Amino acid sequence: MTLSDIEFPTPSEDADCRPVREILDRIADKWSLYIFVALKDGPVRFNALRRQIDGISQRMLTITLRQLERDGLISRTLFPTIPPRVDYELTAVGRSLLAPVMALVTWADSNRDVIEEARRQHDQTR
Amino acid sequence: MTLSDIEFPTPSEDADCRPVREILDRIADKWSLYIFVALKDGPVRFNALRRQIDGISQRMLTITLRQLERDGLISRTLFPTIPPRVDYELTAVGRSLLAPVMALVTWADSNRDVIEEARRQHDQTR
DNA sequence: CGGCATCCGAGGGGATACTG
DNA sequence: CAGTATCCCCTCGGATGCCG
Repeated sequence: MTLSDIEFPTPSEDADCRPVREILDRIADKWSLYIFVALKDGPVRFNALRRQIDGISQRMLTITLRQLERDGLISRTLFPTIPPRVDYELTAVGRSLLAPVMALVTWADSNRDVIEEARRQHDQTR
Repeated sequence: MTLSDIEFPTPSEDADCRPVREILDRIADKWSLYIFVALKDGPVRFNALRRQIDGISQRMLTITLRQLERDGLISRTLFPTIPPRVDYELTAVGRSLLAPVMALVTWADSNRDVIEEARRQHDQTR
C-alpha cells in the first residue's frame, strides 16, 4: 500500500491558509503543548503548573497562558483571597483541541525508541 | 502509556520524559508541521517544497529537512542527473505521524473562526 | 501567591553570494 | 537544481528584582 492510497480530509488551506498557520504556530510553540497536557484533567493553579512543566520559567508560563487565554482555549479564574489564588482551566474549545494534542503526545511517547535509534544510525553513518 | 511521565515528572533528573519532549519540540518547531503536510501525498522535490511552504527560506528548509531525515521521519533520494534531482518522502514512521499531524491541522482549519472571534472579544474587553 | 518590568545573552532565521 | 557558507539582525527566553 502506497502513501497515495491513504485519503486525508483536505482542509481548504490553499485559499486562506494564513489564519490556520497562525493557529498552528500558537499550538506548536515551545510551551503550549505542555500546558495543554498539564490542564487535561481539570483546573490547575499557577505555581502547580510551573512545577509540573519542567524547565518553564515564570515569564514564559505567564506569556503562554495569556496567549492561550486570548485565543479562548483556556480560562483564568481569580479567587480574591489572601494570598490570591488563580486557577487555569481548559475551555470547551480548548478541550476539543485536547484529543489531537494527546494523539501527538501519545505518538511521541510510543515512537521515541524508534527515533532515538534512527538518530544513532544516522550519526554513525555520516 | 506512560503519560504520567509528563504530568508528574520527578523533581530530580528525569531521564524518561525528556526524549518525549525532544520529539515534541522537533515536531512543534516552526516549519516541520508544514513540511509534513506538504509531503502527505507522496515525494516532493526540493524547490517544489520551497514553493509550497509559503515564507520558508532555503536555509531553513534545508536545516529542517536534515533534522527530520536524522529522526528517520523522511527519506532523501538523490537522482544523479544533470541537473540533479532530489526527492523527499515520508518514511513509514513519518507516515504514522501523519494522522496526528493532520488531526491538528484539521482542527485548526475548522476552529479558526472561533479563535479569531475569541481574540476580538479579548482585545475589546481589555 | 501570582504576577509584571527590565536587562541581556544565545541562537533562530533571513538575505545574499557562491558551488557541484 | 539543490544545496553550502557567511553575515547579521532581532526575537525568544532566562535571570533578577519589585509589587498587590
